[in-house]
Amino acid sequence: MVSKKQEEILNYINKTINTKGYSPTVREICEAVGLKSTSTVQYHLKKLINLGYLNKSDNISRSITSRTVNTQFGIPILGEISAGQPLLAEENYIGELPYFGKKINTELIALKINGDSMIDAGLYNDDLVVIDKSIIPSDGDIGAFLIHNTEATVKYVGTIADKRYLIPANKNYSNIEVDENITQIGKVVSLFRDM
Amino acid sequence: MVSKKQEEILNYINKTINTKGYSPTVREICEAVGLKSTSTVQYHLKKLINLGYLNKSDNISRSITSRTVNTQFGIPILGEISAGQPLLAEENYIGELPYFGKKINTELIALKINGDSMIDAGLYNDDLVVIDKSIIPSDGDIGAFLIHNTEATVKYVGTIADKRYLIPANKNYSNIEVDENITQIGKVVSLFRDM
DNA sequence: CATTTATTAGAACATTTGTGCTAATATTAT
DNA sequence: ATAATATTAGCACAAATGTTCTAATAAATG
Repeated sequence: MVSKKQEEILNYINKTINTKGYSPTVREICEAVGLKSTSTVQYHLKKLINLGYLNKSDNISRSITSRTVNTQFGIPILGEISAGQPLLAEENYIGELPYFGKKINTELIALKINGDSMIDAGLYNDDLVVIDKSIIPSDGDIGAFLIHNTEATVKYVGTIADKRYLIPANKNYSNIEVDENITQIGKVVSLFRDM
Repeated sequence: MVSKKQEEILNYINKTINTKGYSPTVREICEAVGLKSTSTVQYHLKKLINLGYLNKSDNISRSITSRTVNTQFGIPILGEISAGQPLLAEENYIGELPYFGKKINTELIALKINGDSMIDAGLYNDDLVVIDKSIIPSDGDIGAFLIHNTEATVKYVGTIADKRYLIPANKNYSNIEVDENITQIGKVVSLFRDM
């Protein structure tokens, strides 16, 4: 799908944005990847944009932005989940976690840990956990779940006697059997704590 | 030091970089902040650059980068501290933590937690803690210290009977009295964990 | 082999954009 | 008030830059 030349162009754009802080011009790309015509670069740029790797504003210099380089973006932080609302509805949204990484192929949301049910796993009250919705948590992973479509919770996932459970990391809490009231959100991939 | 107009310009630049992903042109700034001459903007830009708020490449369009907007930069991750070497020497450097925030007035380094001496504070083995060298940890804070100039450690700071101690968050470890062998690095300001 | 499709080049054009210079007008300090 | 400093405007120029059109060449396909 992406030709050798296009990959080269992509890499050069990413490198430039990373090191200089702004995107290269068509002519700079031209020279960097060994092409002799700006229109050839335009040709490749158009392709890369269509494939979703790049963005660009018309007639605006150095306006290429990359979705494959580590870039800043905000992960929506969800607070109280409102019943019936889709997860990312306004009602649930309490802020944005400034994040830094690749954008393509990830569906990230953040939840603020509420309570101490996972304290023995080092997840503290008010910690922010980042959840990748595109990863299904396996046994032993920490996953995020929606209970009765109204309450989000973060727990270990495990199988006991052929049944799946949400397992807290705190002896004061009990395992929760996974049934039709529990919807899976995704896997907890990282943790952020401000002190 | 920074005039009203300059602050307005700074904010507009930051906003533009954040929302569009690239910096505005002199003329765009001109219009946005209600000035009628591009040279006036140049005048203010020069000041903001001299004050360290902005960077810019000569004769290159949209090349303004901001040091006051949340931007990407790498925090050096220090591993084993080599005796005698300055903290940030090559020898100690094991990588970079991609970070996202304001650059001005911060001196950040990252340490990888080694061991479980702070486990009851939720700092786990292999967690990365970010340390702000410009903040002196107070009692109750978690600070980073250098012991005998060769080993970095992260502990609570506390005063017991008028003496200062480094206090682990794990009953299997003992307090360490602060003496001339212990150098202060800074305050632990945030924590990252990848799962 | 004939026919698409992908890639490249060249050149010309219209804007966009940074810069420099001069002068006018506020604002502040002496 | 007078002088120094800060801020603004206007204009013109040169360079940087995105775009478009046509045509040539290479690669892939049936």
